[in-house]
Amino acid sequence: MRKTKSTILEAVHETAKGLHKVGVLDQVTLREFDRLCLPPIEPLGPEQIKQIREAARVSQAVFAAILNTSVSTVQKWEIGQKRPTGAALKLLHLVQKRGLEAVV
Amino acid sequence: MRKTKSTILEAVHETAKGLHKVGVLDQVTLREFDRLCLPPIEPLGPEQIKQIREAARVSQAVFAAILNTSVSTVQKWEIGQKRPTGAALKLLHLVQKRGLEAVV
DNA sequence: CCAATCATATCACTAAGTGCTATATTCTAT
DNA sequence: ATAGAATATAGCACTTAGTGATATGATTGG
Repeated sequence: MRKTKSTILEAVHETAKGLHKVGVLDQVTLREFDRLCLPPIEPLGPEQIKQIREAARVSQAVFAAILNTSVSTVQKWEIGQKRPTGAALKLLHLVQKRGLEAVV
Repeated sequence: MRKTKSTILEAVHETAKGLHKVGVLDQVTLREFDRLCLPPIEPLGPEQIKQIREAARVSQAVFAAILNTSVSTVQKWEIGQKRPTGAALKLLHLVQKRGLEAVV
C-alpha cells in the first residue's frame, strides 16, 4: 500500500507533499470516503426477501445455493425468524438491484 | 431451460392445468440446477482476503463499509481469527473476480 | 511539536447461521 | 391413478461469525 508509494514517488520527488495522493498506487481511506457516497444498505423484511427471490424465479434451495448459504437460513429470512445483516444483506440488495446474474 | 419448453408445448396443448406455470411464471428449481453449474465457493484464507482488499486499494474501514460489515470483522478475517462463510464468502469471491465496482 | 485522525488489534457478548428432522403440498413420470 | 420426487414450512439445539467498545501505534496537518 503506502509502502510502494513511498518507495517510488519519494525517490523521484520527495518534497511534494500532496503528490502521494495522485497515483494509482494510493489507497482509498476514510478521508476520501465521502466521495464514494455509498448507498445505505437498509434492512429487508421477510416479504421483501421473498419477493426478491420470486422475482429471480428460483426456489429457496437454488437461491440458497447461489448466495452460498443454507436453505434453513433462507427460510428463516422469509418467515422473519432471522434477519440478514452484514454481507448477507448486501448480497440481497445486489440481487434486488442487478439481478441474480450479477451475483452468479 | 424449462421455461421455453413449457411455453411452446403448453401453448399448443392447453389442458389448462399447467397454464399458470407457463412462460415467465416458471421457476427454476433444483431439477434444472445441474445445468447452472455453480462454481464452488471455496474458503478464503487470511492472506487471500488481505490480498483481495489490497488489490482493491482500500483500507479496512472502506472495505468493511462496502461489504456492509464491520471493521472488526474484516480485521478478524485478515488475521485468521474468524473465517468468512456463507454470504460473506460469496461476496469476497465476487470482489476477487469482478472487482469492487461490481459490488458497490 | 502537539493534536487529531486513521489503521490495526484485542476482548466479551449476542444472535445469525447451520444441520437435522418432520410434515404437508405440489409436480412428474410411469 | 398412483407412486416417487421436489418444494415450502417449521422447530430445535448448537456453533461461531459478527458486532461494539476500547486500546495501541502510526500518519497527517496546523
